[in-house]
Amino acid sequence: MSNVRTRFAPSPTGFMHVGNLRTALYEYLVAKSQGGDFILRLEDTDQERYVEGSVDVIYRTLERVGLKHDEGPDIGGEYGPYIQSQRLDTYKPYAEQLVRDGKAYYCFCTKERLEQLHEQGFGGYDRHCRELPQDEVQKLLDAGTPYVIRQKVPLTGATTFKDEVFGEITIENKEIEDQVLIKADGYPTYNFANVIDDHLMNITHVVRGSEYLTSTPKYQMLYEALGWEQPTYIHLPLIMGRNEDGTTSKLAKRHGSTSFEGLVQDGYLPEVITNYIALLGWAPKDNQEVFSLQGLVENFSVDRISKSPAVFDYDKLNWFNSEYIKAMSSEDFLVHAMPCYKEIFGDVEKPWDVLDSILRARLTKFNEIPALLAFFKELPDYPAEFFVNKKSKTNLENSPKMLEAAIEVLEKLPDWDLDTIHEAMICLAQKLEVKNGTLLWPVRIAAAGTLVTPGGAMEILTLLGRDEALSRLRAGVSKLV
RNA sequence: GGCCCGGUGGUCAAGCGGCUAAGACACCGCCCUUUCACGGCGGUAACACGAGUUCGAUUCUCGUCCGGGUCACCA
Repeated sequence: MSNVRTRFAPSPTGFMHVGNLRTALYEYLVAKSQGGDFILRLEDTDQERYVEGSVDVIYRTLERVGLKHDEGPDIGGEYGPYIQSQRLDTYKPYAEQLVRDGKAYYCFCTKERLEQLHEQGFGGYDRHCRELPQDEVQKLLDAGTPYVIRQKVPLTGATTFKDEVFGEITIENKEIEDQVLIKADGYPTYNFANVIDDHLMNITHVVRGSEYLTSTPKYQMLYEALGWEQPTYIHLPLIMGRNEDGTTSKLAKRHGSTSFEGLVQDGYLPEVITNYIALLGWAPKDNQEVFSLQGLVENFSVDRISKSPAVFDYDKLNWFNSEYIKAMSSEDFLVHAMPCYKEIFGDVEKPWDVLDSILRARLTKFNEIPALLAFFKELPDYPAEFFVNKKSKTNLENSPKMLEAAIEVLEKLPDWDLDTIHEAMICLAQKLEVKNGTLLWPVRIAAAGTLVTPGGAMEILTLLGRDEALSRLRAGVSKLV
């Protein structure tokens, strides 16, 4: 069995779109699930669209999600260079060879003429230069007339190719236009460079989004014209976004954060993003949903890739993120939460384990922490009515009594930690012969000044520290008497 | 519009001729509970439609409808 080789071939034109990332992921999985190699190649043949820094984005993103490539611009390999702008000389000879073989031709049409065709409603190119006499071509060439090289596509017949997920697809040749292979600036077009490089780099499986499905016959023809063996095609279903009018379309910026960096910025963990997008268009045999990258490698199989498009669902992504947070080690949790803690507590040390215990279960994203803990920083101005709670059986009359009783006990506590406070409060409730809630509701309200809090009264007291806690409880009493 | 592809609950999806049509997210209810959450239990909700093939179609074929993709000297 020949070694499986896949490639991720992004263009450095900006951020890493999740659709691209998903393609990279599947390319990686196709290779690694079969012990193959995953290659990174930069397709930068469009000078105008090049964006400064986007190459770094690509490296950083791949590294961050663990898609380690076996060959690439940064680490080399036996099929380099892996940047198309550095292999410019390799493409044109192939195009010229095709011209000699009668499979391609020089086209001298100006952009203006092409635009005019377009305005006249002519779909595509009218093949004006396809049958120019040899001597005229030579004359124009000698005169230095700008030209492109176009592929000579058969006028009749049909082209069929096999895709691993979509099956056999046939397209009439008359639907295919004489595409440009070499641009006027001498650069190859994406389609052409792609074919040449995939062949030269021994790529065995071409994995890409299904938006390329209809252009695959062009590739097929190029391979045939060059006398090369076809790679295996694996087209992936598109990732869609929900539009305002209820329709869906290819996931784009207007649908929300759609770049890897954007999602990370929004608070999603890198491994959550890959886990989720792995399931957009692929499902394992069983119902497993939480996968490490290694787990995906072990379970992946091409025949379980879906044909129909998948809508990107932020609700599900949120769920994944909260699941990952819940499963995190306390060390990792602390590392992720620390920036937020600093925002609230400054450099003051707090019992981090207590914070962990009250936050972990209710976090979807770490960036929610500051808002959840805001009341620690400053006691909100709250109305006395907050003390009234039917279920806890608290009201304006018994609340101050509860607070005073709590203050009395708390003042005398030898230590100020969760266990001590917990024991003292439970004990006090028993002594007062009230249910825990009757004592703890007013305490929590006075300590936090807000109806909803992460953690209960005792955790909040603990985190507040003795002085601040007592001061807030007294303020609560004075609000009621 | 031409061409190509797709169509199981709101979303992701199992299913691959015979099932009361899984599961997850979201939503709703109950329980647990010092608030909210977590957790547990339960619930609402789907095979686009019409013909065939077949003893029998969500599964196969065709048509209709709907949705999406693609039609560059961009990738």
